[in-house]
Order: sequence, then C-alpha cells, then structure tokens
Amino acid sequence: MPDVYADVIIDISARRLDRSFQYRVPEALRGEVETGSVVEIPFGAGDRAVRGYVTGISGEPLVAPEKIKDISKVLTGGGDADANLVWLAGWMRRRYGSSMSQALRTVFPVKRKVTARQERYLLPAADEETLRQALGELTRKHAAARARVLDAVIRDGKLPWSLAADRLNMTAKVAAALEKAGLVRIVTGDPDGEKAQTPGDDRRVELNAGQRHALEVISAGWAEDPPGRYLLHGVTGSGKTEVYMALAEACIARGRQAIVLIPEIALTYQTVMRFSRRFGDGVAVMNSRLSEGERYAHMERARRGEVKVMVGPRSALFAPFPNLGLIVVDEEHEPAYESETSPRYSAREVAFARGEREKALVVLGSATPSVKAYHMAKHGALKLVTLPERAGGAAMPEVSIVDMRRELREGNRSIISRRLYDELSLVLKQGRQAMLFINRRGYAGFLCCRSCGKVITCPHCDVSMTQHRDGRLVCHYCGHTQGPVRACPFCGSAHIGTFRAGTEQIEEEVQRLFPQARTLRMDLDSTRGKEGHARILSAFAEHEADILIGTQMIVKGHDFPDVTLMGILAADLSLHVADYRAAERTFQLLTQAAGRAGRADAPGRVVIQTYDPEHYAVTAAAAQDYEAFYEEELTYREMGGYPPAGTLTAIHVSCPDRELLEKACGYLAMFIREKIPCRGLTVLGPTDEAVAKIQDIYRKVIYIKHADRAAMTAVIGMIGRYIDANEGFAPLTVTVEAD
DNA sequence: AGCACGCCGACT
DNA sequence: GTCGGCGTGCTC
Repeated sequence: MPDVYADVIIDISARRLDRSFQYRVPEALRGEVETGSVVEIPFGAGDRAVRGYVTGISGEPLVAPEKIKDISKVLTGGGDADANLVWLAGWMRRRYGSSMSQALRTVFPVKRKVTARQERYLLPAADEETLRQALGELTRKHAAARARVLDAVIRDGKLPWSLAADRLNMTAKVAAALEKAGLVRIVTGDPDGEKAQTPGDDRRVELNAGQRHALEVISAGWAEDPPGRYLLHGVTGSGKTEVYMALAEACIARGRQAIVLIPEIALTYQTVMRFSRRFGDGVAVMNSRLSEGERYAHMERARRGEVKVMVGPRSALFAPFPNLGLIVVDEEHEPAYESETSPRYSAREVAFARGEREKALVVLGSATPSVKAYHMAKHGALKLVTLPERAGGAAMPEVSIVDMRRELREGNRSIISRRLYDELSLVLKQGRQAMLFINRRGYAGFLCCRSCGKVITCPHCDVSMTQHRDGRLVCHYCGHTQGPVRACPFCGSAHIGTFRAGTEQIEEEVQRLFPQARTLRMDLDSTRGKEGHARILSAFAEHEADILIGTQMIVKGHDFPDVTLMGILAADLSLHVADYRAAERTFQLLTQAAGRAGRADAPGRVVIQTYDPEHYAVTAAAAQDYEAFYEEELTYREMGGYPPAGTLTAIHVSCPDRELLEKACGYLAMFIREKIPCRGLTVLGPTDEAVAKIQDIYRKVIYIKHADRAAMTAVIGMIGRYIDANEGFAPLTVTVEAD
C-alpha cells in the first residue's frame, strides 16, 4: 500500500517554524487524518510531542522519505469547524496574496498548550544586596546572558518573559539557571493583574416596529440558498444592537452559533456589556486585554459549543463554531476592520467568504455605510434594510457651516469662529455641555520655518515631528525625541514656529476665551495607560467639565445627555490625506460627530468650521444626507477607476537598504507591466509611500488597477509566485493590500 | 520553542 | 586539555 503524507503546520509560534512539514499517516490512522485535523507529532531532535494542523494530504514525499516521521495520534478529528477554517485560510491566501502559513496563523491565532498559558514573569527572589552580589559574581565570570537578565530584574522588579526573550536574548536555559540559583522566581500570570467582573442580567426590550421588520426580513435569509446578506442602515440611536441581539437569539434557537464583530472594544464598551448581560455565560468577549491563554480558552469553548455567541474585534471572525449561523459586522465602515499586517484582509470580505461556505447569514450594520457596502446594496449583492430615524424620536440637530476663510478675511485670527464663540457662550450660560472635535486624521502639529518653508522631520522616519507644550519635538511613529528648536536648521532663521491644530492648543484658546469654563482633553497622549478613555468619559458624564476637547475618539458611541453643542474644527483636514477614501472618511467622521449633539428633550446644535464649505462631504454631512454623499462620491470613484468602480491593489515593499529596495521595485514593476498577460491593467509607480521611511526602513509602493476582481486575483497570484521564485526578494518585506 | 553543535575563555 | 556557557542553525 502506498504511503500517505500529511502537510502539517507545527503548533509553535516561532517565525522559523512558520511553514508546513510532511508527516507520514500510519495505516492505523488512515481515514482519521484529514485537512483540518489537529494531530500530535514528534518534532525536532528530541522528538518531543507537539500539536500540529493538517493543511493537506498527498501521496508524494517532498523530502527524503527516511527523514519523514509518523503522526503519533489524532487529537481532534478534523471537525467541520477546523476544515472550514483551513479552507478560509486558503481563500485568504488567494485573495490577499499572503503565504499559507501567514493565513493559517491568522485563522488559528493562538496555538498554545491546552493549559491556557499566560505570560510568565521573572521576579526577584532575594533581597537587593544578595542580587547585586550575585550580579557582580556573574559579570566577573563572564556569564553575560545571566547578568543581563538579572540586571534587568533588579532594575524593573518585574520582568515579562517575552520581553526578556526578545530584547535580552534570554533563553529558557538562562532563566532556569537563575531560578535554580535562587536569584529569581518565575511566576505565571501578571502578579499585579486582577480578574474581570462577572455579568449580571438584563431586561428584554420590546422591539419597535422598525426593528421587528428588520428582524423578520433578515431572519428570512436562513431559508435562502445561498444564505442572505444584508446591510442594516440605521442612524445613531436607531437601535441596531437590539436587532443584532434578537438575531443572535433566533440563531441560537436554530441550534447554531453567532459571531458579532465590533471595531474596537474600548469604543464600543456599551454594546459589549449589553451582549454579555443578555447572553450571560453563552457569550464570550474577545477583549484585547485578555492574555493569549484566555483567548485560546475562549476559542476552545466555542469549539466545544459551550459558547454560542462570540463578540470581539476582527479576530473573533475565526471562532471555531461547529455550526455557524450568523455573522454581524457592526459599524462596518470602520477602518479597524482592515488588517494592517499580512494577510491584509478585510473582515467584511472574509465574513462574506465564511458565511457563504458555512451557510451563515452576514449582516453589515452602520449609520454611515462604506461606499463599497452601499454600492453592493444598490446592485443587489446585499439586501438593504433601513431602520427609521432615532428610536426615541429625538430631533435631528441644527447644523451650521462656518467658512473659516471668511473669518480670517473679516479679521478673526482665532481658531474659534465667532459663531462657535457665541454658541459656546450660550451653552456655558445654560449650564449645559459642549464637545469640540478636532478632525486631525493624518495630520500633526508640525514645526515650520516661515522664511524657507522647510519642516522639521524625524531623522529616522520621513514624517514631520510634533511639538509638545514643553517645547520638545516628538516623532509619533518611532518615539524619537529631541529638544526645542530656536532657529531653523536649514536657513538659520529665527522665524520658526508651529502650525498647530492640536487639542492642547484648542484647550489653551478656549481657556483664553472662557477663563471660567472647565475643560477636559481626550486624545492619544492624554489616554495613555489603563482605562484612560473610561476615566475621562466618566468624568465628563458626571459633569466635572463643561467642554470636552478631543480627536476621533470622542465622536464614537458615547451618549452624554447634557451635550447640546458639537463644534467641529478643521472639518476638511482629513480631505487632504493622500487616499482615495479621504472624502468617505471625512463624511463618516462629520456625520458621526454631528449625530452626537442633542437628545429628545433638547435638540442639539452643530457648528462645522471648514476651509472648504462647498465640498460635498461637508455639505452632505451637515444635511445628514447619506444618499447625496453617495451619489457624488460614486461619480468621483468612477472617474478615477477606484473601488467599487474597479479594483485597486497596493503592493508595499520595504527594506533598510534603499538601493536594493529601488532596484527590486523597479524589477517588480517591470515584471507586472511586461510579463503579465492581462489586458486593462494599469500599473502606477513604484513611488515612495506617504511616509517613505519609518525607523530607518525605506518603503515604496506600487499600485495596480483593474476593472475586474477575478482578473486582479489572478494577477496577485502571479506576482506572489514571481516574488517567491526570486531569491533577490528575500531581504525585502512585501505585503499585498487589496483595495 | 527546544535541542545539538561548535566556539571561546577560564580553570586545573 | 576539559569544562561551563553562549550563539547559531535546524527541526519533516
């Protein structure tokens, strides 16, 4: 009987093992080992038993047959969930041009031992003097590795194992030696950590007519083949979460399981809490603060069917449910659904792929749907379900647009327009609250010379440095810091200053104009550390401040009953980002921001300050008119051949060696232009990325456009094979980003 | 990740 | 010489 071989991905997270190994399937296990099986295999010189994932079966040995070992046993019988996930990894590999092992790593994210292991820590096990003596001893004996680690333990008190392994080159051997010598203790789990709270209960809310209708229409999709796909379009406060929960309940009643994707836990805390109250132990929440082991335990509970609903960010999409019936993608337009690392997948697309394979409903929900999703709905690829206006019957806010060019012409040099000043005065007089949203996406307060026009940039990254209040200059990409600059380093002029539109500057200006007002600031810098968001938001909710000033994060999903004014500063800043989706992002941010003001009893006011008052993204957001925005935007996309009118793929290439990078990109672009037999393909570049250098690594990008998705997928495949086949690309990092 | 192997300075 | 210790390379 001929041998049967299985391709196995080893269950050890190390980059070097990120590929498949062949194992022989013993006759006793024939029929039991299949794609998706989890097996135990002997690995390495010591033949230690490790877990592995079977990704394929073949009859051909690819290495010398005497090197191939036997599979020891089958742990999980390649259940439907596992086979489906392997299939999904294959789909992602094709669609996004990543390697199979990268895709598998994404789909089976944590592959730790069953004893859900948490991060280990090294703690001092003796008094400081003893340790210092031992350190001296080790240094004298040239035990460099032990000395390095012990030194760090003495300095930090608590040293995470992974940090020591990465940064101090610590091996298990070194740690064990230190422990044996009685110098350190090794503990599992953060000694300062605490346990999460347990869920309570929730009273069921009666659905209104619109919600009941949405539930009926969408539930009918289970009877269809292929199963239905929906876009649930409902403004903020129209009660989409209630519909999701009712759908999840209907799904469970059918003996199936549900996945609910949310963009970011921190920003959708209320949604998550409602799910966990409603479903109690039947829901698992993939919090980003869970340890690797805890996540793995959640996934295992899903595999065993103990959990029926998985709520979490895009990684929750890979919950190994045996009989998946529903995938909800809440706030589907959020950029957090696009993965930043290879495979650069879109959670929406992967949800569609998995839904089709496993016959599960897919429901996208948003108040401001992505152009792509709305386009699909217009063309019948999604069924559009609209929820009527706000559930509580609250009035839409009154919006005014202020032309900042005119403000300047008429002598107001402040970043606060006269209109906004008047509205703020009124709010303060009434004892209400206001929010000021500075739209500074893709923008930083940079230092600019007024004589020669040059901008101070980071020596390691090709971006402008940001000046902080104390005068220091900081690079927000790599953290490089330098002291204040008094004169231009290029021309020597003393006329160098900031062109700033940061939250700090607005806070200063507000305090200058309204010395009696209490302000709170919320941006990336002020929310560093644990619970930064929550602390600021709850302080504002308790009315400990009158005005909250912040970036994007203040406009997402928080309800403050006393806020009657939303001021939007520099509304058009995000229009200038070099990205074809700039107008879409701007419209979404402005619409969300405008939707924040006002409640049932007190209609809100919104002041939008802009230098581009006629732009459709601004006017449509002011009118809260999605349709108008969509029509304009689609015209623009069609003219440029951008998605959804066509497909666009970016090939990102990076390398510390600039010359090598340019040469390789040149070859790659030439290959795509001349060697790929595909009509209608447009190749742009190579050009520098918007940020051409980060942490001393140079970056370039090649864009390719084609009207047809299938042709694009074939082209991506050819490019991937070309790169794999050429040794010259080995020192470069190449990632493919589709749309 | 964990094991073997080869190299290096320290000690007998 | 040999021994303890580190860095590197490989694992079907």
